[in-house]
Amino acid sequence: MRPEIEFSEKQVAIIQAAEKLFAEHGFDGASVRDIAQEADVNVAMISYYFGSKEKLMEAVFEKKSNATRLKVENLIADKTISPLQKVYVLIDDYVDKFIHQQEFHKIMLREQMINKHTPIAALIHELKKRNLESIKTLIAEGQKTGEFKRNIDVILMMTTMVGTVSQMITSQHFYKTLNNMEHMEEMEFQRHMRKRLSTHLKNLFKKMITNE
Amino acid sequence: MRPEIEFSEKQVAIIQAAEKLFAEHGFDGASVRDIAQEADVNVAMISYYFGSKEKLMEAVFEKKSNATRLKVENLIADKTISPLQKVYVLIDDYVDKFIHQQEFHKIMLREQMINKHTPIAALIHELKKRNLESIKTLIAEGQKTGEFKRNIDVILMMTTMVGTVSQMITSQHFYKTLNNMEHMEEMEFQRHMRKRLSTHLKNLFKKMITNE
DNA sequence: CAAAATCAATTAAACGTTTGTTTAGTTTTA
DNA sequence: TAAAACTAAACAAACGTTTAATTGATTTTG
Repeated sequence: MRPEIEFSEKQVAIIQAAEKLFAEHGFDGASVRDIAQEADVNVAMISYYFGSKEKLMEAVFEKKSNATRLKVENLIADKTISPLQKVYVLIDDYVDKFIHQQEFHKIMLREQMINKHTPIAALIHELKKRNLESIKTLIAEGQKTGEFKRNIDVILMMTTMVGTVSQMITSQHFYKTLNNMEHMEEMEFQRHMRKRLSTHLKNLFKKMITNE
Repeated sequence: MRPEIEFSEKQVAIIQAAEKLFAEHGFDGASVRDIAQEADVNVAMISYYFGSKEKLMEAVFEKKSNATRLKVENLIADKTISPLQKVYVLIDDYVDKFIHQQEFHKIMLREQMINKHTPIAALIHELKKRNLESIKTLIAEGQKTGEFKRNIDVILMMTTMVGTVSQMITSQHFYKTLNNMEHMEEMEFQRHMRKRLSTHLKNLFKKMITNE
C-alpha cells in the first residue's frame, strides 16, 4: 500500500487547478502555463513539486479514484437494500458522475485508448479491477437470494454500462440535433439525458440479470 | 450532392499513407512528415494538394464512409432474410469493422469527444444520421411483421451497440490481463473478442426488441 | 516548326508557434 | 547560514505550414 502523501498549500492549489483545467480542456488542452496561472503559481513549480505534467495528472487522478472506490464499497456493504436496488443505485451513480464530470471522464477514455502502459492507465486499471470485484460479489449475492439468474457475464455487463454512458456523452451533440434540443438549457438537457440513460440501462439490466 | 473529385496518383498515395498512419498512430500521432515519407512524397505536397492536415483527414474519412453507407443500405434492402437476422448481420458487421480497424475508429471516437464542430465531426454526424434512418426503417419493418415489439428506443439501442463495442476495444488491455490472455496471439484474441461481443450483443438485442 | 511563355508539380529550407522542462539565480524560512 | 521555496528566462524539440526557387510539360506565339 502506498503511504499517504502530505501536500503543501501550493501543491493543493496546483492539483485543484489541474483538476479543473484538465476537466475543462483535457490533458493536452490544458497547458502547464494555464494551470500555473489558475493556481497563481510559477510555471516551474509544477516540475519542481510533481516532476512533470504527467505526474501531476497522476496525483489528480489518485485523489479522485479514492473517493469512487469508497463509495462503491459502501454501497455493496449496505444491508438495507436489495441487490437489484444496489444495481440501480450503481447505474444512477455512474450516470450522474459521468454527466457531471464529462471532461474528466473523457480524459480517462482517451488515456485508455492509448495502448501504451502509462502510469495513469495503470491507475485506471487498478480502480476498475477493484470495482469489478465489488460488483461480482454483489451479483453473487443476488444469485444466492434467487433474485438474479445464473450465468451472468459480469464483465460484458459492465462493458455495456460504461460503454453506453460513454457513447451517449461522446455523441451528445449528435443526439441534441437529432432531437431538436440545441436550444435547450444545458442543465435541462443534462437532466433529460440522465433520466433517459438511467431508464434505458435499468430496463436493460433487469432483463439481463433477473428471472423475468 | 458533392461532385466526385478526381485524385492524381500522388494524391491517392498520400490518402492511402494517411489512412494507414492515422489508423496506426491516430491523428496527432501521425505527423505530416511521417505521412509524406510513407507516401514517398515531399512534405509540402500535403498542404499543396489538401490545404492542411485536417483537410487530408476529411478526404480519408469521406472515402471510407461511402463504403459503409452503401453496405448498410444494401443490407436493409435485402429481401431474403428476416429483420432479426438483419439486426444480427448489422451487429456482426459493426463488431468486425471496429475490431479490424481499431485505430481508425479510435480517431472517430476522439473526434466526437471534442465538442468543437469540426468538419470531420460533421461528416461523422452525417454518416450516423443516414445509418440511423436505415435502421429505423428496419425496426419498423420488424414491427410490421410482428417480430419486434412496439416502443423500441432505437437511438439508445444504437448507443448501446456502439458504446459496448467501443468500450470493449478501448479497455481490451484491461480485459486481457483480467482473463490472463496477455500471452494470446493477437489474431486469436481478436477472434475471441469478436465472438464474445457478438454473442453478448445478440442476446441483448433479442431481449430488447423481440416479443420473448 | 521551333522558340518562348505559361502553368502546374515538386523540392529543400526556413518560419513561427507552442510545448514541457531546465537553468541559474534570488528570496524566504528554520 | 544552509536548505527549501520560488522566480524569470532561456532551452530544445516538435509541429504544421509557407516560401522561394527549380523542374517539366504543355500551350502560345512568331
